[in-house]
Amino acid sequence: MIKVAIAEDHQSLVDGINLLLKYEDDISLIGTANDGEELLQLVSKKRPHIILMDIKMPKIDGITATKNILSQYPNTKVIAFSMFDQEEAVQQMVTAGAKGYLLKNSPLEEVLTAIREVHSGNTFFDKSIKPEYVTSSSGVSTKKSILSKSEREILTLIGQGRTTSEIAAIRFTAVSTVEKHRKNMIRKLGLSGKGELLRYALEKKYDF
Amino acid sequence: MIKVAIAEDHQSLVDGINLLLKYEDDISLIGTANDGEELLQLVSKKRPHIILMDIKMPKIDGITATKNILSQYPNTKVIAFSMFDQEEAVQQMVTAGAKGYLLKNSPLEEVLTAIREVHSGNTFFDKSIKPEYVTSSSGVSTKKSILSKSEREILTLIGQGRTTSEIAAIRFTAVSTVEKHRKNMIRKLGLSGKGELLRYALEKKYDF
DNA sequence: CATGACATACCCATTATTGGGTATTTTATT
DNA sequence: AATAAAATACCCAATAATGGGTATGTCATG
Repeated sequence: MIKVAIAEDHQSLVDGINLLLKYEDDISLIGTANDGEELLQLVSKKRPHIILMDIKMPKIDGITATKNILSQYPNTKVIAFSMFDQEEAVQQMVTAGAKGYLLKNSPLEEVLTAIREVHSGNTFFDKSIKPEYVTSSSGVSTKKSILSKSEREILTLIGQGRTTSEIAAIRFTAVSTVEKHRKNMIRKLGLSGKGELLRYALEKKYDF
Repeated sequence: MIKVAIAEDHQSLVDGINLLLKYEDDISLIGTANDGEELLQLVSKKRPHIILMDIKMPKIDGITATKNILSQYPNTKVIAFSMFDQEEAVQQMVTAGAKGYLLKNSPLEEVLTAIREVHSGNTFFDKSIKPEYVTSSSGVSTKKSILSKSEREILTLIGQGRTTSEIAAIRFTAVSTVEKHRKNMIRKLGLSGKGELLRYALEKKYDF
């Protein structure tokens, strides 16, 4: 019997998956959580074999939750369940230790296949996930992003609508430094001007 | 027998609802669509009584689709099914003619209640929808937003990361005009500076 | 038809941001 | 320890945006 837990903030979807799993007799849904915090408690109480993990969740996001859980219970298998197929999202979940990645656009039956595949030691990624996104061979961080740490940090703040001076204040650095990072990013990414950088930041942000 | 159609880009959720409706014998799911265009075709072929309508969908968003459908088939009843409980989203759907509004965070059983209530001529709004959001008494536009038409248009573009000069080009107006509208919005809304205006635009945007 | 709200467009001085540099210090990686 | 990469911070001239005006034509409503 495969013990499964679901972490997903949309209760309607949880209920749908519940209806699906109810009729499978090798799979038992041992609990559900609507946010990351609930999930951590659920896991330590019920020790599921498999966790279906949404990325965007209140309180603790799916990536952080995955890291936490796997550091305590390394045998747990996490399957990401997300609406985003962006490279960053896939990569970060895989780096965090996820063994599979499902998309909400795909048919629900895929959940069954994924649970069984992952439980038997394999991985399972939705067909529309480009294989090159899954670089990190389950655990070790491999691919370095084009952007540096500070640059990514600033990009995130840009995506939140912060101005250069606000960012400088938040990071306790000079305005000129933030400007420098902006300019470097614009060059690195082949963009032209703040408009494109902002749109890039907004796209990349698969808001947790 | 209540004929129901679903428009929702997350197939997994559609499948879940399907599992739920399968066992209700007064309700029959006559078709599903993953985007607004599919939905329009589906409606003209199958003439559902009730449509469960996601707001955020590819090609044609739920608000536009609702308006289109109701102008052709005024007896159709639309129930919004969204992850957003923001005032604007509710208001626009109600103005477009929706008879109910469900949230994806709520239990799936609510879908059954909503379908039956709306089919019998009532309205159905999720408990967490503040009643004051549902001003427009099903059809007539009541509440005037603080912002004018051009201002809302420009705010949307700002939320997409467009710069003032890009917006001027898109709207075929002078840069100074767009600047004027920006300044007026900043004043009207009691904001200070472009950063706050951008964040306001990003918040308001429950991205279709 | 007058009034008010809106959209359009400009003026001005000030500030923010760009795009091009250079330079110094920290932090990895060899 | 040597090198490379990243982060810090500044210079400059040019452009974009702000915050404060004024002005004109349109459109709707009373």
